[in-house]
Amino acid sequence: MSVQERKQRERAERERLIVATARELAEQQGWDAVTTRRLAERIEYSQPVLYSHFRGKREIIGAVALQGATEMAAAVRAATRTTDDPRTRVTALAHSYLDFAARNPAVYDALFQLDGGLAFAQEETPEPLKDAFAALLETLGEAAGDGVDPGLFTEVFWAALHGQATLTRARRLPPQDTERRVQLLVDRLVAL
Amino acid sequence: MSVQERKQRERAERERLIVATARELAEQQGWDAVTTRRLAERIEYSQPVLYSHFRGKREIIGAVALQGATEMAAAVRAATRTTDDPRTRVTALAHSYLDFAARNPAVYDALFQLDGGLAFAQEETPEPLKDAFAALLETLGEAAGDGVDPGLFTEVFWAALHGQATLTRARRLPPQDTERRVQLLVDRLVAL
DNA sequence: TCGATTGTCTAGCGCTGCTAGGATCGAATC
DNA sequence: GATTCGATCCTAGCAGCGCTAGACAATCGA
Repeated sequence: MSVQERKQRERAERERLIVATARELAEQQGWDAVTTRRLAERIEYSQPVLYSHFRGKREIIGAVALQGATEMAAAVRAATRTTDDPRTRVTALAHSYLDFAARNPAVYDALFQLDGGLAFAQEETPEPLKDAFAALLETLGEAAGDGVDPGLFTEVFWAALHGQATLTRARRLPPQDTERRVQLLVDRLVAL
Repeated sequence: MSVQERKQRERAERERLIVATARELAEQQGWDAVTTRRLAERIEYSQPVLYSHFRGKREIIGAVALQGATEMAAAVRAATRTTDDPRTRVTALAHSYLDFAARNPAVYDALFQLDGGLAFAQEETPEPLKDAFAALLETLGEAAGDGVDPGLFTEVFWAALHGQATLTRARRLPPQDTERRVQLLVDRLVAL
């Protein structure tokens, strides 16, 4: 049995290597540079090996997205744990979210821009994605105000952050006013 | 002279045809389906002809984006012209914006997701893009409230709409609650 | 009518994601 | 210890991509 186990371990290890390498390459040179050939070369295996782990490039993107969702949830929770005041917590959440998006653009794209073949906002949505939304909900739900569905409020706030994150990175918004934009957003959206 | 003029006319006409065909194809089957080969076939010219009008695919996307910006500005202005009440105007703007994004997904992508080689939020930004932002500013500026920079407020509101538009279309947000989300956004963001 | 210019096409380059089929290697069996 | 057999991996190749060089034909000015 131990031989099979070793093989399984090695296989799992190689899969981690593929995902980590894809992510690294994407962060360094963008997702366009993540071709199956380059990826195969970097992990020092031939191209078809990738297809024994993933159905295709799309699934590799999806794997990076799941990894990113877990990290983002952790980042948001860590940032909001430092205080009890709802407004301060929301501000911290907003900053940590935009910070994550800015620091991990490729991962952020895998999560919310690219097609990773993942289901969102559904029953069959993978756990890490659900949990990332839950992390937002934990803090934003408190700020919804009376008579407003916490889930709906979270969606609105999240979308507002997402818009700022993507438009800033796509150079559609000037980057220097981020702080003021976040402040305005929090001031207005958080229930008094 | 009239021969040259005719040729110029025909050339301009063909350029319009290229842009219109690219847009049509993108709306029908997505931008991935807009390949230079397919596009050339549809306009009944060979592939290199495209490159005598545009530097490459990117510039074609940019041309579609500019066309879209003009239309979007017109749509927003038309929607906000019907009333004088600031809050009602903002609601109308939000709906017309999201409606445009939903009805012209490929054009919206060309504008705000894809790389069309256009400059944004800069001096050399093409006029249609500046004017589209101006159209938003005309209505949203009124709702900024005292002491808040109208431009900044417009950016925040626009980003919030953009987030909802893209996340909804990327199936990250459930589509059915759009109306409630818009209402919540307007209620909170518009200065009292 | 002739040479130059302009316009268009065919053919091809290097790249992409993906896969079929053969070689190799290691584990299990005799 | 030799042999079979299955898993594993690679080479080679497909169709399609954006883009371009060079040949060719049509049109223009002299």
